[in-house]
Amino acid sequence: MNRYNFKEIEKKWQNYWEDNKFFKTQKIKDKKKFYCLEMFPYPSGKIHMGHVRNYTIGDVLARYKTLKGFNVLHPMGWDSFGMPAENAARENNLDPKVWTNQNIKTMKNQLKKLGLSLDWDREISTCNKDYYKHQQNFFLDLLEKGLVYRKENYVNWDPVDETVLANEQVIDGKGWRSGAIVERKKLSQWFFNISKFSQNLLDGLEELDSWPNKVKTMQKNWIGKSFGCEIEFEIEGDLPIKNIKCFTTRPDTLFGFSFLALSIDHEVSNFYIKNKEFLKFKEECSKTGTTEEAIAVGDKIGFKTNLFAKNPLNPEQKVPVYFANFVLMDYGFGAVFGCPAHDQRDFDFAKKYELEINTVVKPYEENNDFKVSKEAYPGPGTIINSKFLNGLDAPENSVIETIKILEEKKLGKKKINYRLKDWGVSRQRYWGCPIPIIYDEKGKAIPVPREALPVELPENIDLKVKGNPLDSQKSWKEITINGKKFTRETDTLDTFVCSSWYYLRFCSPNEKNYGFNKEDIDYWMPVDQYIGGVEHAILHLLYSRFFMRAINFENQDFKITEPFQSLFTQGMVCHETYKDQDNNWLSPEEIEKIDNKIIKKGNPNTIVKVGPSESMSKSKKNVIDPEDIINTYGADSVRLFILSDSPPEKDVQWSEQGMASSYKFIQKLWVLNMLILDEIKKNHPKDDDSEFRKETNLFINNVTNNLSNFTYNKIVANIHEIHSSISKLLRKKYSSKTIVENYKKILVCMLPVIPHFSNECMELLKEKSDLKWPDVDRQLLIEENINFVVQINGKKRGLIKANRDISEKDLIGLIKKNIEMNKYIKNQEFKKKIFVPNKLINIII
RNA sequence: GGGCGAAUGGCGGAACUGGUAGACGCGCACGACUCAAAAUCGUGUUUCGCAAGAAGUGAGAGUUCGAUUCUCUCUUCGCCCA
Repeated sequence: MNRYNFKEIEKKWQNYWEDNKFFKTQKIKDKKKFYCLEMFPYPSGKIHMGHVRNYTIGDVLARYKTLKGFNVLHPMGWDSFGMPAENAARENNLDPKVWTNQNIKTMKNQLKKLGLSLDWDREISTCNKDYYKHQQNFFLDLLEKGLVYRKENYVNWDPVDETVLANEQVIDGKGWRSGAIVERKKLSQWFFNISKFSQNLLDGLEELDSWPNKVKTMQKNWIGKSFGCEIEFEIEGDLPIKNIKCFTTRPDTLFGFSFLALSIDHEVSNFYIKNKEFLKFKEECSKTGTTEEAIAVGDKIGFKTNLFAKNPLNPEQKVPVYFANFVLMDYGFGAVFGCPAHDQRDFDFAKKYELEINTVVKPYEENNDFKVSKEAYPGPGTIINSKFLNGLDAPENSVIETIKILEEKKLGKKKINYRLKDWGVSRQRYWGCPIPIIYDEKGKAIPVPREALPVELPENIDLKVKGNPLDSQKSWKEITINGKKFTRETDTLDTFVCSSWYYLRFCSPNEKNYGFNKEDIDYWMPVDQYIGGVEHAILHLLYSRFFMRAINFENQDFKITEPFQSLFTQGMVCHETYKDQDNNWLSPEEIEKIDNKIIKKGNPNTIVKVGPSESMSKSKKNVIDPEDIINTYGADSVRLFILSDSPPEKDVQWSEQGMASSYKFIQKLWVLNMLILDEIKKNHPKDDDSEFRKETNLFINNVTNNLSNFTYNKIVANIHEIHSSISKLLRKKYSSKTIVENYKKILVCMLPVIPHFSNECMELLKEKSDLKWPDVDRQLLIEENINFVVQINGKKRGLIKANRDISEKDLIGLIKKNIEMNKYIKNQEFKKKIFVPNKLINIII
């Protein structure tokens, strides 16, 4: 018997699909659509196991929905702008475009080898001018709608490389490449006004029933709505400042007020720009970095001004005003009032500068003389030492009451604050979408006329220059229109902009005039199922949700606001890690196992330390190359394995043995297939096919349920089960009609997971055409004979077979007749009986 | 520090709405085939016990006839935010 030759057969079907444009999608208005989308990859060079998992999961769904009769859109593209291309190009003296397109070619071939049901005619690449042209157009749309603006903002500046660094490029306060201490620098940048939609984005989460709660919670926290109060503090001192505005969520602790803290970027700092000590302090602050985390972890330091702030509820009280490193200009008004007793940051600060610590909230179980001493008490309780606020429940009642009082006295007003900041989209990089803006000689920003789009990225530029390569590209940067000189905006757009509308482009990939065609959007959108890594839970998904709202803003182009109907976040692919004696990472190829000992290949005396299974990464050398694996075992085996070991939303551990066993299992299925073909030829006469039909029906039911629950790991188990039960059934010799009828259904159910294999078997069965997902026969699922669980005093004592719908009385009769079980009962009286029809009986003695 | 989630054999993991714990796979053991090995096939595999039986889902309590599932407290781990 021939072994299953995956190399030949997989190639055969992949060619068949490609030649016949088998997965080409068309808009068919009277057919129900299903838009299945996986997050498109960054073309980094080769596909990795994470891609294999992501795209296999999506492919199983897409193929299933097609078999269910949906008109399925299942596209793929490339998130092809971004820093890695620029870095790789600089290192290898290449053009980023060349590098990127090479990678795309390689990866596309690799994806094809996986046998994915993708419509490659809709392929898009974001670095292509046919794509970014529309993005520039959208930018101008948003600019017209007032959703884009320019403002000064701080960035991480590397003084050696003269470049702006992303937060993740700052490691311990130093530039990742140069090692120079990163500075804070103010630059004029473009922003998308995402915060305008804060409440709307928050409300929209309520509709997203098919999103993981985890992701919704993360977005909710990111938007960070807080309810509080805006308070105006009266200021006294030697500067012409009358008052300072603060935002606080805890106005009820105003009687615990002991200092006012300002961000170093607060407008008051303008009075100190010549003060040497202040400048020194500012420099000190810049060392702690700009992230919220760095500030929280770092030392709390302050700079005392000569100003004093009056407590609005207690005007006799005047407290010092400080600049402090832990106050962010982005939050509220860049000013907070310090209440050390009930906020740990304020407490640390007060201790350091020996400020008063006045307790104004006591825990419920404490007395009125409760005093905060070792650490702040931020918890709930009763207000004390606060005159007219005393006795209120904190924080719920006390906050509302205090705001009411402040509003009455015109000292403050209720305010809702969001943590979500506007989206800074300017990047000082070459390899991105150019921002379609030019500046006149006075520096006034002017939109590039629409007919002049796209603003194309110049080619053949020198990447080795310091700073932004576009900035030094004079021939591109400087232009003359009607004799007037202009300069181009040299910043490019954040690549998150490219990925926040690509799902729309897939609906109309060839539309020339605009990013999409409204009719296509109305038909295909929203994405019915979006699948990707949880690492994009916040930014990418939030930006996409914003983008839909932004392009729909004021014109209501389409009916829907949420781009992704359902979201599925898959887990990572992990592998054991290995290190040698000197703690150098070893790759799986560098080790071998001999006599239960793991050694370095060819060195029997070495010891290899086996570390925990961690997500595959080049730095830990625990990566497995999908292409090698596909070449060795075939796409179907890989698909089967990547789905088999863990539920898709959890991390999966790559195991060589598991992979090999999936391969062997395909061979076993092939052996069974050959056996089946033989049996069909024999065409045994057999009338009673009920058992065969029942097994098949159960399998269809299980697979269908597991498909809709995303428990794809259990589908693999189902396939193992059906393999084993069919193998046993065949000993009973069935007619060819019975075998063909049932086996055909089984093959269709296996098709989403192992498409090449199933199609090949189907063809051998001469049943290639008319593939339809089989229906479940509900009647057939009902068992006539049931194994009742018999419990005595809640303890399982055995099983007893009885007819369906047997009465409690009859069942007890059966138990009494059964010697094994009757010994537990004897002639004792029953205190109680619990009877669950068709399931169980519990007898209490 | 806060939020969310998880914990089940040697391992990955099953168990639908509270009703047979350990499906399926890996590993392991034994057997068949073989001069032998690999491959393949078969059988077994939660623990203790020869057995009858008992214990058992991170720990402890609770609700219940019955808890992996529900409630509370704790421990550990993971993720996100700080």
